[in-house]
Amino acid sequence: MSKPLIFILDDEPEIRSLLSDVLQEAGYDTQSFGRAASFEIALAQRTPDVCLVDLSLPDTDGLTLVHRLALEKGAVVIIISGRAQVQDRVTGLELGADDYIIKPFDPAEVVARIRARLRGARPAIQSGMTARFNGWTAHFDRYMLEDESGAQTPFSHAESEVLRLFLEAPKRLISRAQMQESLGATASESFDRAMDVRISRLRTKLREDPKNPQLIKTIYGAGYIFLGDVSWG
Amino acid sequence: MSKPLIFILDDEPEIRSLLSDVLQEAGYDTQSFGRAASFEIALAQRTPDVCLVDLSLPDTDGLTLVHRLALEKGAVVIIISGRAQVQDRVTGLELGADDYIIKPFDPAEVVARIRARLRGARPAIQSGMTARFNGWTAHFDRYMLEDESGAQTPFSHAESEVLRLFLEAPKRLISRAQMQESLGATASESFDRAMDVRISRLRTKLREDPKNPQLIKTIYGAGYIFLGDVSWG
DNA sequence: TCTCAAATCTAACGAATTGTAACACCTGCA
DNA sequence: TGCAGGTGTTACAATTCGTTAGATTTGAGA
Repeated sequence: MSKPLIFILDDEPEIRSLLSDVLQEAGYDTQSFGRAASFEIALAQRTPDVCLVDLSLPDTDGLTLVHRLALEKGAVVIIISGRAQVQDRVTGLELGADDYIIKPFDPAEVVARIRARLRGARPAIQSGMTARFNGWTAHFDRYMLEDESGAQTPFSHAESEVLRLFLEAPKRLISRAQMQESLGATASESFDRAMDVRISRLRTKLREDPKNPQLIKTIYGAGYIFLGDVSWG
Repeated sequence: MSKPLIFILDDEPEIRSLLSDVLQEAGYDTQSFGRAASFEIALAQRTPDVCLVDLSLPDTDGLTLVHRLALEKGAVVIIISGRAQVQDRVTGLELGADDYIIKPFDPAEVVARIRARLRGARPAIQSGMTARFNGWTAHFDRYMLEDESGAQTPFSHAESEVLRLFLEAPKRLISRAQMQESLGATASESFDRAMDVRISRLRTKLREDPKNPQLIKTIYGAGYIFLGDVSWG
């Protein structure tokens, strides 16, 4: 469970294997399905980080599937479809898809779009290199964490990457896959552990109670949520 | 909260006014710029939620601009470009753009894609989401259950799912099927048992008398009913 | 009422996930 | 060269949560 997992649902075998090859090349784990039935069975067991879905399926209405996926699972959903009409794209996106790619597609673009999605659309943050949250002030330009009392603690670059990710998306679930993507992960097999360690070190500097962290919450099997009230500037 | 703010940067006046009209129609505030210089000045003052950027600008290298925007501001960046080569799209996305739309574009699709991007920014946890019932206070933002006396008991994510389900539908029968549906719908054969266990653990934390539960009632053969007097806030 | 099968409860186990201390390997610098 | 701090890796501890299995409860029918 270290690389982001991508489910591919398409009835054309050539497309499946093409996508599968390209994505594995790009450092993702993939699992392919030819029909919605088997796709859903697999979904019940694991939640992928991204779903690539073809709409023209023999055994289900693709749009309904996309809607459910986006709503219930929270996975990133990308539609890959031969239907090129603007109306198709609009309804697909309205129903919850995060992107819509038209066949024939270029594999490189698919990879690029997946990366962009995993990186995550960040909410707009104020310009400036400092953020305030729950009594702390993080100075990213100086790599300094400031106490309510003004006491300073330095933090390293690796720690700043994690902290920035949290502060840019407070109160949102951040999956490990997203972190890996955002932190320029080298897709190393054991990067999961490295991330744990980064977070652990960050927690120490934020003086979190190990038994009961207030700011960085772990969601078992899903990721982390940063619970601070953040303001940039 | 006011309307999301969108900055439009394009050197063609017709495109600017077209986008501007459509987006205002769709409920956004917009601000248009014909050249990068004025765009950057405005950026220094306000941070938009979304930037629509044309890459073929007279006075700046668009890609550099996008890179800076994405990196420093964290705004959602959507490139609108006449350059249709796959390579252009890939590098644009790699540099931090969140989407890449090719000219000529359909206004409806632009709106749909903006919506899709902004949708992802919703918080997973509302700040201060708490519910009171029968002397207890459930803090879903902190995963904490609070006693009348103020004593705190943490609860896990899995437990929070069940508890939230109950608190959102108090005094109503909740069938096991409904639960399964709401709790990730892993139609696993033995998921029934897993749910029992979750409820059992929840009961323990709520200090229910096993012989005579006051809050979570089992309806043999039908489901459960939560009997608390719930008030959210 | 009594009996029994189905439904439910829960203690205990174990697989998967996460936390973190300790170590190793860098890099930059005096 | 030696030192200091940063960072990934390893190894092991702790936690979460589904599963199992046996006990207990329920309600329909005898």
